[in-house]
Amino acid sequence: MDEQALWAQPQDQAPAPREDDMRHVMELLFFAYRDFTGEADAILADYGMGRAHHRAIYFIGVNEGISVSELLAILKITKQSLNRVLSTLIDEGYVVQETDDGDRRRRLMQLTPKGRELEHLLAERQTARLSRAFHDAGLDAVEGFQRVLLGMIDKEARHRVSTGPAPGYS
Amino acid sequence: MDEQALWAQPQDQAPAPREDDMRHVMELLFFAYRDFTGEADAILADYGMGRAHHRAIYFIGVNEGISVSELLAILKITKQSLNRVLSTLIDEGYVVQETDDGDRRRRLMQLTPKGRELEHLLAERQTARLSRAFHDAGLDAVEGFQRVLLGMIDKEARHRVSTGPAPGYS
DNA sequence: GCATATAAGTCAACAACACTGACTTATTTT
DNA sequence: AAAATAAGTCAGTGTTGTTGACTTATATGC
Repeated sequence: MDEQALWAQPQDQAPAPREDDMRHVMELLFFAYRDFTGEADAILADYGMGRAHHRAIYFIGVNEGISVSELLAILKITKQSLNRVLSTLIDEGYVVQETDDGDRRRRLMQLTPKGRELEHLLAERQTARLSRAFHDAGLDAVEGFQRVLLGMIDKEARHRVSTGPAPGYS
Repeated sequence: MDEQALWAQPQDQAPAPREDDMRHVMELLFFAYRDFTGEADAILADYGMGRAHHRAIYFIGVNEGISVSELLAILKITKQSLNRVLSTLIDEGYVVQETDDGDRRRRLMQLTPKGRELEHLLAERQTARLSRAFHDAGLDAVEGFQRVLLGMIDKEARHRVSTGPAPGYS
């Protein structure tokens, strides 16, 4: 981690992030995130769904058997907002709920094959975009990319990120 | 740029990005972007504004004298959506319009001192979050972060990013 | 100069997605 | 038996996006 040392070194022309650099990064973030989500949004529109449906599908897919309140905690939205989305996903057969045997108040959720199919379709496009960006930027850049993203997340929320930072890359 | 060579090298256990790694990155993106915007959103709520107002203020601030249609091209939203936001910004004295002398159809926009003040307040918080993340991740990570973000942006839209990738860092 | 194109603004209607607050129904815990 | 929790529901609201049509002013091409 000698990058930290470099950063902290109070030397001549120290690389303290200047205001304009920060603005530049904010723009990159805005455009990158918009284009990243835009592709999936376009597909979802064909299904009469939106980004909220995607998020629900995604997090149910990564956390098989997740309960409603756990999903609420991840998404940080209200019960009402989630319910609207969840109802249509269940009605149209993308998600199934099953009463938890241990605690019969809880409804554990899973993707149906149909749901998994849609999740894959969406992930495919976004993965393609990421792969391209990773390839162009280089392996080192990808590691840095993930480190910065993690640092941007509220400390209390970092544990919510599923797997660790790709230990299998080497 | 030998990272590219590394990435492309078809060696044993080639670091081709696996599906789970990609999902991990998508989660990082989701949480990072949400927390990044959340801070500004909270401030904006006190002013009775939303993220759309912030974006308008931001891009008018970075592009002094921008015209309405140029702003529309950057934001990629409809005239109607922008106008709602723009009207309140003008009515409440955050933005001023001035007829272009060269082409009197165009309205060139600027932030008022009040607008610049709000822009700074918002940028301050987000800059603080980024600085923290940059510090924790290290200088090299920051460079990679920016390279990946740029690669994620639609090719046709990359020229819209204001300044180049921080040439003054060294 | 007149037709056409462009820049900006406006109206009406609509949809997605978030919010609040209150309230019900099961079920579990104390 | 009382209190807490998990889930679901209802009614109302606000922001931000959409479409399509239309007006006004100005510029440009022929």
